[in-house]
Amino acid sequence: MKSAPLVFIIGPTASGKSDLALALAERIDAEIVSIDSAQVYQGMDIGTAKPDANTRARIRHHLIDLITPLEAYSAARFRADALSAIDAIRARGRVPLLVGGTMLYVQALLQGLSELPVADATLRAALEARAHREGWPALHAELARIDPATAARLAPGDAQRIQRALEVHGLTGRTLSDLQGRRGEGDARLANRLLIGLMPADRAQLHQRIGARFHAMLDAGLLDELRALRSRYRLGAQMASMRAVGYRQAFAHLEGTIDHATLVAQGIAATRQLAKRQLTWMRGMPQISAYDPFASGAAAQAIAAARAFVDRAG
RNA sequence: GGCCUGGUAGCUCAGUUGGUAGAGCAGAGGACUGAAAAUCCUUGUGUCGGUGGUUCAAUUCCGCCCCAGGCCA
Repeated sequence: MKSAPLVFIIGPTASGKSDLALALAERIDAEIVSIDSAQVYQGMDIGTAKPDANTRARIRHHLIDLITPLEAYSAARFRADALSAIDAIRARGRVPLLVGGTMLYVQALLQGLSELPVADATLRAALEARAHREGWPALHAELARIDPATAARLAPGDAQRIQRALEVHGLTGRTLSDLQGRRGEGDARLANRLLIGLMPADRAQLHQRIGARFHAMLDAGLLDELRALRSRYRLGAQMASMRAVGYRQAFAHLEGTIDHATLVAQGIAATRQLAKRQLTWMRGMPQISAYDPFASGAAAQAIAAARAFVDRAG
């Protein structure tokens, strides 16, 4: 018994995921589920290249504008939200089309997550304070006593993961390596899937697009958008929303930390580095159907493959 | 035209009391389980502007030339 089909389009930033997704969505009667950790923020439209109102009126989109920039989202929440969006789309007789570049979320969906406690702001703040006094290597040393296996795979400077491992232990009394031992499974609802990956062969061309797009975002009013957000919310540089590529640099510029030229240079560089990390994830993913978005005819091929896949399954 | 200061890794620069050189950034590769557009790890051979000279040896000292700034004419 084969489950209903669903299609993924994943790729690095600026690789043309959205255009391909829209073209495909109209041909297979799909609704789009965004796999994007930044598009979940309300009001952060320009810098996240969020689909505009027209586009969203044409094709229904999910998992966009879920929270304010003061809040935090998570891979686990994404997994739950995505699964329920998939159910809802299927109930309408449509095909779920999952599109985005947050590869941890893709991973969380396809491979599942272990049973772990949710983040605890109080405990995190306490660990943060300790790290401020003693340094992360000291907390890494402590982790080595509690959970040698996890400490061994983490670098002494990997603040975020050391903090998480200590948090999990503090919350449950059990080690992260113990709890992670058994990973959840990919959901049966996702079994019949096509994973389209946009992987540019020519990095220079991707870099060129990234640079052009960042300039276009500034021209479109990225700084004004952030000014408005800052007057509406008490935003801090340490918040997850303000660590997003582009917003982080724009925030620093509005704070007066960096000049405009530096904002441009660092914003573009950060975007390129993001794309690189996304590609690293993708290289390690099994069963990915790779297309070079800059090769002529690639989009048409991908669409044809997706249509054939959906027809066969349906 | 004269004087001064520079010309070293893609960029910004450090350095070698003469034994062919190193940081930051960028770039590249990798890791990745409730912050992930995050967090972290690894990775630096480049006619040391050109050309003559001194020297066992010159990127380093000397001469000339070229280039970029600045000052004076």
